[in-house]
Amino acid sequence: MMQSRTHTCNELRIGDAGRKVKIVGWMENIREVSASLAFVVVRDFYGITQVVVETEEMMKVFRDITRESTISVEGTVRERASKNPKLPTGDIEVVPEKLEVLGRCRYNELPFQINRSREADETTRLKYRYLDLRNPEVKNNIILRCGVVAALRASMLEHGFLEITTPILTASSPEGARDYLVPARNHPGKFYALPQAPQQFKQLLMTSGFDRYFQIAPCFRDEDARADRSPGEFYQLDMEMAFANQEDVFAVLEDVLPPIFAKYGKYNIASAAPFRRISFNDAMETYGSDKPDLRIDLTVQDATKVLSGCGFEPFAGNTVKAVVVPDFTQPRKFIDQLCADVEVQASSKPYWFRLDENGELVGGISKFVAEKKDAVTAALGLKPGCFVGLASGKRSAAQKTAGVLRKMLGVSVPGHIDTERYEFCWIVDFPMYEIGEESGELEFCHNPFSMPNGGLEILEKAERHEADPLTITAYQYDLVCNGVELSSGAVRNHDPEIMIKAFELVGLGENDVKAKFPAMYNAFCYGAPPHAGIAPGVDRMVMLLAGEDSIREIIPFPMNKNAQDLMMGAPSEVEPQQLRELHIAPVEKD
RNA sequence: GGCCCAGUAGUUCAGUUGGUUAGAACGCCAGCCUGUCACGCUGGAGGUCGACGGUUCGAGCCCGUUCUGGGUCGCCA
Repeated sequence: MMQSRTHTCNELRIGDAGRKVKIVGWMENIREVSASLAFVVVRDFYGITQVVVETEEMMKVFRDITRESTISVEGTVRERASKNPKLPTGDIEVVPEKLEVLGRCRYNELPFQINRSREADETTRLKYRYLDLRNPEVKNNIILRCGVVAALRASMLEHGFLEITTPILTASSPEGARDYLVPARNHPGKFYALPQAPQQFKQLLMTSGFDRYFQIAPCFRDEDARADRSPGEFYQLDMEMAFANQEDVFAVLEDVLPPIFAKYGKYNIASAAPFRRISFNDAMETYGSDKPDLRIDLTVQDATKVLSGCGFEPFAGNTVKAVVVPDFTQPRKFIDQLCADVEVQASSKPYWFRLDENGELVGGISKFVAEKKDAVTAALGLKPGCFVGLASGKRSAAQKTAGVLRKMLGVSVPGHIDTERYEFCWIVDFPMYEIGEESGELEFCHNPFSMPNGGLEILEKAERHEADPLTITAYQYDLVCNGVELSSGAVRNHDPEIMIKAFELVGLGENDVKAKFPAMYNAFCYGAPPHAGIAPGVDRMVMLLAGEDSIREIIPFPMNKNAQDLMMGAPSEVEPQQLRELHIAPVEKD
C-alpha cells in the first residue's frame, strides 16, 4: 500500500514526469472541456496541482464529487500539452488511475466562493471561518503571523531574553480596563481575573533576579472593539529588563524590529535605528496626535495669536490650529466631504479658507480673515493656491481636531503620503499628571508606576509648590509606526519611597499603594533593581506587515465587533448546574 | 451608551420621480464543447427586498419603530 501521499500539491515538476504519485487535497474546481476531457484542480496547504480526466468512466466518477470535497488521486505524472507558466506545477499534470473521496462536501453551494471569500460579508466569513481560511489569500496572513512570531522569539532569545510564562488565572487589578472574571468554585463570591497584561508578574520577575524576560503574552481586556483593536483578547511581545533605562529598551527594539519588518513586511522600506523621538507635547503640537503618521508630510501650525479678535465667533477665547496644504486643487465638494468626515471623527467642526491662484482669500471663513490677511499669510507662510484647514477649541481639542484634519488631508490629497514604507517613532516624555476632566483634581495621566523624570526630588518640589506637577514628565514611551500605536512602555518606579510620594501628590498614600498592588509593593521593599520594559502588540505588528486595515484579517479565529465568536457560538449560556457550582444565580429573563 | 453608514437571489451588487412580471455578474442545475487553467457557449432554477407599523389607489423606494452588521466617539492605567 502506498503512503497517504507521495507529494504535496506544490511539489511536482517536469522532472517528475513518468512517476507514480499520490496527491491529496480539496477538489477546488473541475473544468469540463468535453464529454471525455476535463481538468480537475486539487488544492492543499502548499499549492495546486492539475489532474486531467480523459476517459468517460473517470469523468463520471469526478462529476459526482462536489467541489471542496477532499480527495486522494493516485496516478502518473505527465508533461502537459499546454503549460501554464503562472503555476509552479504548471508544466505537469497527473493522469489519475485511482480516486478516493476522503471527506465529502455535502453542499454543492457554499456560503461564499472560496477564492473570493474576502469579498463576502464579514459575519458570514467569521461564521464559516474554516472555509474562509481555505482561501490562500486569507490563509497567507496566518502563515505570515507564524513567521513574524517565530522571528520575534528567535531575535529576543538571541538578545539574551528568557521566555517565561505567567499565570492566566490571576487576581483582578483595580485600575485600567475592565477585567474578564472567572468565578472561583471553591471560594464562593470570589473571582479570578484574566490578566490585562503580565505587567505585575514581569516586574516581580525582575525583583526575583531574572535579568531579561519576554513572552508572547495573551492579554484580556473587556473593552469595545475598533478596526485595529480586537475585543476580548490579543497578544503582546511583552518584555522587561533589569538594571535598565529607557535607552536600553529603545536599543533592543531598534535592533529587533527593523530586520523583521524588512523581511516580513509588505513594504521593504523601514526607518533605520535610531528611531525619531518626539516628546508628547511636540507630537500634539506638530501632528495633533500622540500617534503621528510620519509618512504624511503635513504639519499643524498654531494660529491662535494671528487670528485672535478676527470676529469669527468659534475662535473667540479658543486655541486655533491650522493645517496648510500648498498647491491645493480639489473641488468644493471635496472640501465639504472632508469637513464632514473630520467632524465625525473629531466630534468638532473644522473650518477653512483658501488663497486662490491670484493670492485672493476665498471660500469658507475667508471674510473673517480678510482684515488680517497679511499677518496670516506671513505667520502661516501662505502662498497662492494654499488651502488652510482650521480647528478651534480648548488647546487639546483644537490639537486633536487639527490632527484628524492633517491625517485626512494627507491621505486624500494626492502627493502627501508615501504609503509604501514603515515610519517608526518614539513618543517620549508623557506628562505624569493631569487635571481630571470630571474631578477637576490632579490625577495620574497614565501608568502611576512609571518613574517620574527627576525622581523623588521633583515630586518633593511639587509638594512644596516649588514645581508645577503638570510639568512633571514620566519615563514613559510609546512606539508608533505609520500612525498605529504599537506599544506602550516605561521605566518602572521600583522605589517604594518615590511610589508613595507620587501617590501622595494625588491625595493617596502608602495604604493605597499597598492595597492596590500588594505583591509588587511588598516585593519592592526587599531590594528591587531599576527596570524598564515595553510590550509591542503582536496583532497590530502583523496587521502593519500584512498591509491589512482590519485586525481580524490576521487573527486565525477572530471575534466580531461585539466580542462574539460566531463560529463557536461564544459567549453561550451554560447549564444551571454549572452556575450553582460557581455560586452564581441564573439571570432572570424578561 | 452616543453618532454615521449598510441590510434586495447562495455571494457581491444595481434598482431612475413611488407605478405592469424586482435585474446583472459570479455561483448552482441541465445540455453542448478534445488542452482548459477566472475555460467557453446555450438554457434553467433560485427573492417574505432584515422585521414590524404607517402614509398612499399603489412602497424595494417615503415616514416611524426595531433588529443585525461595520466604522467611530466614550472606553482601552
